[in-house]
Amino acid sequence: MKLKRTHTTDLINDSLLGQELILNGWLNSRRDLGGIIFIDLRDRYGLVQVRFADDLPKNILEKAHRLSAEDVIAVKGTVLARPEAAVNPKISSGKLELLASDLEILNKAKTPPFEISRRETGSEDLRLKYRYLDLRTTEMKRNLELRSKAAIATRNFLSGNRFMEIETPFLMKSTPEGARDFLVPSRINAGKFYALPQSPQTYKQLLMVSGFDRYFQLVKCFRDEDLRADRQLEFTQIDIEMSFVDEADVQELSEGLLKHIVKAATGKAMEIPFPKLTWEEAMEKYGSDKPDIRFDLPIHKADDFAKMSSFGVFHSALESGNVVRVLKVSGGASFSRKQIDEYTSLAKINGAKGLAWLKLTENGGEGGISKFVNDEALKALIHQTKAEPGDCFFFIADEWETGLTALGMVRNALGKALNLIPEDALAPLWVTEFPLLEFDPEEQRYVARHHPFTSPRLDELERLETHPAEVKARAYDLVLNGYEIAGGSIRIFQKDLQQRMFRLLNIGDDEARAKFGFLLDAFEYGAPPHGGIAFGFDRLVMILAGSDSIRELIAFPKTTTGQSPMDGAPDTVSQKQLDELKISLIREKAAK
RNA sequence: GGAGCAGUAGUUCAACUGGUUAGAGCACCGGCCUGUCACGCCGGAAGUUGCGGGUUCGAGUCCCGUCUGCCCCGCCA
Repeated sequence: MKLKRTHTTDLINDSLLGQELILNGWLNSRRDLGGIIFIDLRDRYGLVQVRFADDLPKNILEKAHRLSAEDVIAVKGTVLARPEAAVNPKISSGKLELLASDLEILNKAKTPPFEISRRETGSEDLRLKYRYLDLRTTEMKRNLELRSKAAIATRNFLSGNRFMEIETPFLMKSTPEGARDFLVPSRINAGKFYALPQSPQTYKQLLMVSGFDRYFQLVKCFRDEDLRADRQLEFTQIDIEMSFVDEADVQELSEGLLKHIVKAATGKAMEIPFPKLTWEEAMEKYGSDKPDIRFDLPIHKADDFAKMSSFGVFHSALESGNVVRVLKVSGGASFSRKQIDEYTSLAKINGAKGLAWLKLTENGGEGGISKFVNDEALKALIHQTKAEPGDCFFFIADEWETGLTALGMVRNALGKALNLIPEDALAPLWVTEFPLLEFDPEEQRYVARHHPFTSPRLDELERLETHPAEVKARAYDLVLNGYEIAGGSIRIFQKDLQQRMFRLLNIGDDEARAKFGFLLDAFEYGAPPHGGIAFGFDRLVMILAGSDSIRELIAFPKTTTGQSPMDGAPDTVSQKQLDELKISLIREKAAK
């Protein structure tokens, strides 16, 4: 190329007036008026309008006429002020333009399948197939820039707080518990497999044993589970571990980190410390272990009300030890039957047996279960929830966690539908005192709610075997706008306690030794007390970008079936590759 | 594993209750145009209605299967 760039578009400003310079970039758009041609040249940094006047040499004008979208070009020209009437306030260089003196077409482009300057002209499906074009859009550039800023802010903050960034292996041993592993066959050790890490959990604990008392890593994690708008097969964590700390230390550090990232990436200020709720409080008040506290709309206890009513469902629920809870929806009396049905079905999808309702009018209760509710009961409910005519009530009568979870989902849907969520708000909170264990009815055993290395609360240690379901963990989640963006815990660092934990999880001593022997051994050589946290980095930047899909913050994401429409992954491999790995495929057809 | 929605021109969408030659915007191609910036005006080309099967005189439309995309439940220590 003979016209090598001297400037990027963001540098074009008044100080360059009259100066001749060269820009390289893509043809964003062309407006050919016949005797005069305008083009917008785009590079990573922005747009600049270039004008081709009719006194240019013929060969240059012909080239300019021939330009089409996304051609890669080099333009030499002089920076001029635009006439007053021709100023474009929509772009930052809108008061200026480049009067072209030379043009080089570095590479012609085919017509793109969608317009780069108007991203909505392509569906997500199409944009993923041509992701390298999608990444040219302002939206994706902005998202990846925000992500980059957040990553750099993370490193700056943690490095400034004496954390060391240490890499851990991607090829590791498959371990039980948790998500399904991605397996990688070992050629050199035929028949054996590595697993990709679900997180560097054990490695970072071993680094604590090694004495690296403040470790972090921006690290890819892999989980072979079904995808969602906020979940990918591979995702990035800010993984942090610290020695000689308790919960407060990790939380304080995390608050500082989040505040720093938010400031660097968005310019917004965050107030610290963040509010805290115990898991039980969060469930009771918001029906979620990751409540969205950007809006009010609390859940109320309605057991007493249920007793006063004559609604059979409520009474039988209470008799079998279940609970009755209610949401008061301001203005909800205007809901149509169809709308109410939709909330009912939402509650059912999320496990509730149903959703009882009742509208409050000037004349008292109406519709739904109103005929089972006497004046006295209604009055008490109105008093308790500060309800007014025009409101409506949604009730669940169910097992505590199931019912509250379902009502929490209804609450979230209402928050959205009623526009209760302030835009641009950032509402963080800590959720603490999670139960250590959770009974898995499928496997008929307890599983760790967080992970098996999480320390139980020390004042409950003696109840570990006798009342395992009631013991709380030294775990904490950081929630932002209804998303879990980080989770961590103070870890077990003593061999005995770790072995007790494995036994509780029905992992036999032999299995524990086979799977986690290296960790148990390490604990015998002077393991310091330690704890940490891991941030879901993609999810965090998704929230900061105001997006509701994690794919918007990942350069090359997978679709919900785990495929990459661009490169066609996953794909079959050659027989030769399989032979080398000593792998033979089972034919699926016979199954059906 | 389950539920819902969608798949029609390069693209974004339309096409009534099954009925004429499947339409429109944008993009594209050709022409005109000296201050446009979603430039404008005139003209043109453009279709395996995701794929396979079925019902019917007749299927984009109905039925069955299948694939893909999105959203959700399960799952995600």
